[in-house]
Amino acid sequence: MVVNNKQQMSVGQVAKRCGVAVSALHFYETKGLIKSWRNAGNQRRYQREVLRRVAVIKVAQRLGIPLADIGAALQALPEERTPTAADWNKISDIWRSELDQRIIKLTQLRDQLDGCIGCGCLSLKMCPLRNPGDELAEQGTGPRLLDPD
Amino acid sequence: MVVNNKQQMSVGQVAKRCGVAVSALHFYETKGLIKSWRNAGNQRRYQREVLRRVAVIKVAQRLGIPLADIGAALQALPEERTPTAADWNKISDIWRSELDQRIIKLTQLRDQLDGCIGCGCLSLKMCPLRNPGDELAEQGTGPRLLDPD
DNA sequence: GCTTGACCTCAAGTTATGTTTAGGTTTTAA
DNA sequence: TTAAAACCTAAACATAACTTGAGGTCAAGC
Repeated sequence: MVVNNKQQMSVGQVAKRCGVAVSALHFYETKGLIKSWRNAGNQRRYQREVLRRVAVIKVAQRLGIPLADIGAALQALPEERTPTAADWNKISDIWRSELDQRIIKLTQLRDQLDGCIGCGCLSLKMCPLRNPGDELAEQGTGPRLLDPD
Repeated sequence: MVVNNKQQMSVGQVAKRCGVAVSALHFYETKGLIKSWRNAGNQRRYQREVLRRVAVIKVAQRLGIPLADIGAALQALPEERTPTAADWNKISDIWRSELDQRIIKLTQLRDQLDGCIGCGCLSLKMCPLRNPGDELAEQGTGPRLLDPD
C-alpha cells in the first residue's frame, strides 16, 4: 500500500477507521451525509474530516435519530471550511435537548406503567398510557367507544 | 346490525374499539399476538379479552418494544383462563425495569454528549460515546486503529 | 506481467411493521 | 330481495437503513 497521502483516504480505510462497512459509506454518500471525490481510476477518496462526520452519525444513531434528520443537521455545517468544535456543538446542543425531551416522556410513561396495565383503565379514551397527547376524542368520527372496556 | 353477542366481536368492531386498523389486527394474528375463531361464513370472531391484549400491545409499542418481544411476553399469559391483573402486572414489571435501563442509558448518553461531540475525543477506541459497552479493543482483528483520529 | 485484493455500479434482498390493492364472499339493512 | 357495507385471502407496496450479489475494473506486490 502506498504511503498515505495523509489528506486522502480510500473507502476501505475510512470503513476500517470508523468501524462501519464500506457499503454503509456508499449508502451515506447517496443520502448526502458524506462526500468524496474520485481519483483517476474512479475510486472514492475522502478528506480526514469524514472520520468525524461518520463518528457523529453513529453517535446520533445511538440517540435514536433517523438518518434523514442527521443529514439535515449536518447541512448546517460550513462547506467552505473545516467545522470547528463550536460548529459541532451547535448540533449536539439540539440533540441533547431532544434527548432531554425523550427522557422526560419515557420517565412519565414508566411511572404510568405502574398500575395502568394491570388495572381496568386501559381504555382508549381514559387511560394516560393510551392517550399520548391527551387528545380527548377529537377525531370527529362521532361517538365511538361508547362502551369502553 | 345484530344485537351483540357480548362475548364475540367482529374484526371491525375490535378495530374501532382499539383504534387500530383491521389490517393491523390481521397482521397481529399472523404474528401470533392475538387469536380468533371463525364463524360459519369464515369471518373472524374475537373474545372481549382481545381488547386488553391489543391495548397492551399498543402501550408496549410506545415503550419502544418490538412486536416480536411483545409476542414473547404475551406467551407468558395463561391460555386456560382470562388473565388477571396479577398476570398483566408480571409483564408490566418486566417492561418497567427495561424502561428504567433505557432511561439510565439515555441519560448517560445525554451527559456524555456535552463536550464529546465538539471535542477531539470521538475516536472509536477511546470515546465513551463511541464505545457502547466499554469494550476495549476486543475484536481480535489485531491492531487496527493505530492512528486514532 | 499477472494474480489478488480492493474498488466500481446497479439491482435485489433483508427486517420490522404494517397498508394497499385486487378479486371474491358474507352479512346487514332497507 | 337486493345493494351496500363488511369481510376474506394473497400479493404487492412502503419506509428505514443497510447488505448481498453479479459482473466488471483498478491497483499493488511478487
